[in-house]
Amino acid sequence: MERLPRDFYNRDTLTVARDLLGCVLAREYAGELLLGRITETEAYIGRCDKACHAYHYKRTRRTETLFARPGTAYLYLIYGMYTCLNLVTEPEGEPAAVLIRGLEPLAGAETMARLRFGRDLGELTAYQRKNFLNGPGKVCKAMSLDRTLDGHDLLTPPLYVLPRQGEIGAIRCGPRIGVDYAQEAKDFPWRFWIEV
DNA sequence: CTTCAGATGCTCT
DNA sequence: GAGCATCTGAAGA
Repeated sequence: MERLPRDFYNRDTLTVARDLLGCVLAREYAGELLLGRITETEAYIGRCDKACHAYHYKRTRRTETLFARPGTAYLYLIYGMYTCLNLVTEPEGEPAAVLIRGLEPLAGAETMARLRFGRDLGELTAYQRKNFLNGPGKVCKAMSLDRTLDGHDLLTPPLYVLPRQGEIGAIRCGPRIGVDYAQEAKDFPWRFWIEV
């Protein structure tokens, strides 16, 4: 299956955030292919968005990756112990990205359970199963994604995205999570999700 | 189901 | 030094 091309990412960030729903995040880990269908995203747009790390084109060592060409992975550490994965959008020099907030496991669930809980899939509680990949930190833990992949080109292994296959349900949208500090931007309906 | 506290370290001022 | 695009386990309803 072909990977998403760079032009997919080189578009308006809200469009990319919606179009990524139902696409498949692919991670090659220890010789195994881990796959997850994208079910929840958020858009961050530096040009106009106080919640974006690169608001008003603010350049720091961390935000440098947001200015990279579209189709670049932006990973950063949050709260001292979790990693968040973003996919850089829009033309190079426009700092913007889509945060991957949730996946539905498609392949490699056993390995992902090991990575996330240190236990086999069959040993998980019902609660752990139900909340397996529904959060940005959980996605990165389960796919062994950390800042060593910051700046990675998403058109190459070991991390890339495959096109949507088949239909998806209705796309919902609402305010983003955890950005209450961002004044007027905290209410932007820039979180998108589909029902699993 | 809900709330709540605590863990933890990097980044920027 | 302050704050952060989070998660977990425990406890209560």
